[in-house]
Amino acid sequence: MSWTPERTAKLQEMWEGGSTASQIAEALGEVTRNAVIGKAHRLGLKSRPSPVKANDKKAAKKPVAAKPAPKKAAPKHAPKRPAADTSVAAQSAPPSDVSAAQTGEAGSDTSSAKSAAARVPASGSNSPQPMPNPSNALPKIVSVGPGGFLRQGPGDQQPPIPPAPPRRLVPAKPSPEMAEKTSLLELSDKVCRWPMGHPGEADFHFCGVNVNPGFPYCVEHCGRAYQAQLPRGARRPPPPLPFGGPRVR
DNA sequence: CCCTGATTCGC
DNA sequence: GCGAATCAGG
Repeated sequence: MSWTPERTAKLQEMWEGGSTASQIAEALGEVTRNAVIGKAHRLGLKSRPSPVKANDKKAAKKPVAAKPAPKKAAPKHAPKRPAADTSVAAQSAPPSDVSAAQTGEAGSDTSSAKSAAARVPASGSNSPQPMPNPSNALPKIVSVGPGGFLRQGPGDQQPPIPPAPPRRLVPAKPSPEMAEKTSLLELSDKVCRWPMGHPGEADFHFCGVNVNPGFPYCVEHCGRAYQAQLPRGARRPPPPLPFGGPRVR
């Protein structure tokens, strides 16, 4: 696997977000921790609370790199790597699985609001957003779900990829605009668990609207989660992705 | 031991 | 440019 722009971007994002090289490597898949670190350095993004660098005397530290004295003069690269672990990265999970995917970490407080600063405040989680629905010529199949939600046909939804992609959650960064967003810890059986945004991002949160009784989502998102099935042959191809894939806001 | 990032250097 | 091997601190 090579470093595509997408993978590089994700690496950089996660690196700056405080994820460890191991986490990034696992998230990206098919790369080792070393590869991630190496790439990060080549990208110029280095340095970050590093355990090995806690020792800091301003500039006195003589970099170990200065080992012209070949203490081990012949570290000939011996390709001896079993490379045992071939763990395939997690696949896209249903929204309800988001909680499971992010119980992992809650430690470092790296308040980096710089990247998030330029973001446009997400639209209110409630209030029916007037999504431009391309009234298609195809017969629209709509049925009414148990809670009164309208089942959507395949390809009828706005973002083709609503459920959160596999990502690691970075500690929520407290910010004014996050005050009213429903965080993971605020989830309950009473509120909609539909993820808004992507885990790990500054403004990631959950819908939080009252649920459609008996469902994990509100009525609106039930319509997204439970879709009507088009008859065979009448299937529409999925709507084209904007660009770059799963990143719709 | 485990983990981490940093660095080197053959490819 | 890539990444395994290695180093070094926590």
